[in-house]
Amino acid sequence: MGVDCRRCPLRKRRLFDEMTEEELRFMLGFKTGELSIAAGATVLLQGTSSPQLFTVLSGLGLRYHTLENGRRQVINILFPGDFVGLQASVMGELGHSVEAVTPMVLCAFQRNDLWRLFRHHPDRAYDLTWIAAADRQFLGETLASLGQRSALERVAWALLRIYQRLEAVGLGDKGFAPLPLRQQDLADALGLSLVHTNKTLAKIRSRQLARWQDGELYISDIEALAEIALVELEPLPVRPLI
Amino acid sequence: MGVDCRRCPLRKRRLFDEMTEEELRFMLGFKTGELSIAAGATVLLQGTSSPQLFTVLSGLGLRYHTLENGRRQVINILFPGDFVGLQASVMGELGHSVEAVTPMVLCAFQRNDLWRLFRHHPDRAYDLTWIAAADRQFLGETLASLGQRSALERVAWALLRIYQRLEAVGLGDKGFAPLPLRQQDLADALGLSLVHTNKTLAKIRSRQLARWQDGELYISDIEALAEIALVELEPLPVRPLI
DNA sequence: CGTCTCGTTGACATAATTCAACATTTGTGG
DNA sequence: CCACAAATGTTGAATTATGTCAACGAGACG
Repeated sequence: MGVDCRRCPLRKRRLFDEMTEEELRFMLGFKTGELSIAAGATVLLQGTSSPQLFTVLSGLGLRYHTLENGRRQVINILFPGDFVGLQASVMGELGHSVEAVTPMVLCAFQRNDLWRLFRHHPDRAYDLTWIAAADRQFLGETLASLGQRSALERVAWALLRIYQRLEAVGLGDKGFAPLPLRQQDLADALGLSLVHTNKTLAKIRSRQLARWQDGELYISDIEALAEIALVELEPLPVRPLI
Repeated sequence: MGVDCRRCPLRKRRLFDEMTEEELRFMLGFKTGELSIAAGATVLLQGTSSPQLFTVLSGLGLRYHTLENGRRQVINILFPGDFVGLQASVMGELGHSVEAVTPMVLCAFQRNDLWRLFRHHPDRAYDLTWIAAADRQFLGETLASLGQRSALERVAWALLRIYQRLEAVGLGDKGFAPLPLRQQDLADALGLSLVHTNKTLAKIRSRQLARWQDGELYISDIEALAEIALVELEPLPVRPLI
């Protein structure tokens, strides 16, 4: 049934906490399957409930909220190590959809086992809460981007954060990282029109700060980018992996 | 030391789950104090850590994120029943500040006891996670507001959600609810300028949908408001209270 | 009475959207 | 193998939503 947790390639990444032997044993039992899904396919659908929880093992996804008039807001990009579906499990109904942008592999867990986790593995439950809190923190920053940053600042911010995250899971190095999204996806994440996103990317390219072409992102001047983005340049906090 | 959990006025509100006797007993021990704070005072400061967790007992607050250039984004309004400070406790550093808009009373808990909660009260830990997930869900919707809704849609959405929440905790009735914020606060929450927020409020007022004057909000046509806001009009989900 | 803070309104500036056209690539069916 | 359609990225021009500046009124308060 796919990757054994003991051999999980993610665990070694510096983004993640070490796992104790005991935790590892528990995860082995907690993981009940693996979901491989094609690019473009929907993993979870807004308004539905799901009996499954997932951790992204590989590939990129999008979490987005759809309005009644059809417009969509990308809430965040899902990277390897991200945990998905807690809302549906805990609250019953999902407030967003999740879609694969590249082929994805996700570790699957049973919603019913979640209670077992809370009951018998308080440390893992705590980690789950940690993740939820971290997520919320990031959403707060994203909110500040949409509400207070100009288009240039927003795009700079997004490229920076995306690179940081890719790099932290071992997908990026020396400023290079694969980023197989469409400009439309980024536009929907930043609340900008496609055209304006494109022009803003062109501006960042012409200033030699970063470029993003043919699915590859290259950051050439990360300090300047961080300055435009109005963020401190510091390593991402280490987080638990579930 | 202030209100006894057994007599907590919030518990009876329809927004919240029932509590078992056993949960109640635990909460009595979990609550270690009460914080009364003046309007305008800061409860938690971005970038710091805090040994305390809080549940808002009464009053209104703002949670906001400050950018390096001083602009601020209000992340959400804190209503009675909201839980504050999980991030600081769980992650170490806080990504936002919390400020009282009116005089507030908050029930205080010890960060150290949080672990005890996870260890011995998995049901309460689960509730905590429920709250974090619900919060995230709401932030996703807020993100969609800032990213995809026009100024008119945003203001309509905000007034609607604010009223719903006030009403659900017993502060609003028949379309009326107290809302002692400044227009600037709403503007900062919606990512709009003060002037434009004001003009948009005037438009909503002239269309007889809602008005907000002298700290009182009155919704006169909630269906029309919901239509503009692009949301389904449905009751807020019942949530656990901590 | 003067000085704040807050809400209100008009005039003007500008950032971002919309519309439109075109280039490139990719896949597809004839 | 070619012709063609469907995505995606790119660019210019016109339009519009929103922001900025400025002034004023009303109330709170020392």
